[in-house]
Amino acid sequence: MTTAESSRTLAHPERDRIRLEEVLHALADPMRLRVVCALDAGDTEQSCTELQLPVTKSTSTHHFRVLRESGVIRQTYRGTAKLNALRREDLDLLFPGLLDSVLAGAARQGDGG
Amino acid sequence: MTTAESSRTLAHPERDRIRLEEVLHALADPMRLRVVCALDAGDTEQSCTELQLPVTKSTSTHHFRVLRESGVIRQTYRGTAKLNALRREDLDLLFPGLLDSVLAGAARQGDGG
DNA sequence: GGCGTACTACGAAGACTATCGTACTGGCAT
DNA sequence: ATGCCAGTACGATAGTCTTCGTAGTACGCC
Repeated sequence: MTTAESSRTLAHPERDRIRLEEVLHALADPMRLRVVCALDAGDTEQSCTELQLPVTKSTSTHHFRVLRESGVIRQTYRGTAKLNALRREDLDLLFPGLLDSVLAGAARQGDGG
Repeated sequence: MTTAESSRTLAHPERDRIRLEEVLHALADPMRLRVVCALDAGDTEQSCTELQLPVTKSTSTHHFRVLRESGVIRQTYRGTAKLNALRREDLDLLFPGLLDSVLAGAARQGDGG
């Protein structure tokens, strides 16, 4: 059966309010960079547990929150799960080439996961 | 008279040892982002005082050190002054497009100084 | 040599960060 | 209803970061 989207909503910054410094800070953490790479590599939205971070659940929650509040990812509830997606369109519009160069650099370094 | 380069040397990371996370972290600070923008805008190498940061000298030293140790800038002594230059060639080779997108994003936001 | 300038070193205060554990909530399935 | 699963909230802790002030070093100039 198709699980409907929950009524719970999460605060996301508008595109205009996404700040470069916050995006860079969000991407500067190895754990979060890993998440971003995984989200880019996967073809569909991925839940938090699906990403298999080597930290506890609460730490995981913290990192996803930082990514969401900085405008890097968009999170939506579906049932008990929370799906994560890169805000690629917004980021590409605001900072053309940034995400691609970061992803390429991470892959080059072997941060892909 | 032409002031010769000092014998004092400063530790810079080799190109291969420049880490993406450290570069992103270095660029994520507003003060350092401002320095990077100013270095990009100026046509010649600029000394620390020339950049007129709104912080004390010791804080300024700290930020320049972070930028140097992360591989973002190259510093050379000349007399009592220390000249700063972007390591554009190294960065462009390692992370193509990263510096340009960050500089463009900063200019867009008005972080130029 | 003596002075001024440019930057550094060191220590300290305050804020922030990453991480964890425990207790909790919301939703699905039985 | 009961239980389970995914994620949250809160508090604690240990580490890092930004900032400052003061004292010190290196260099050029008089």
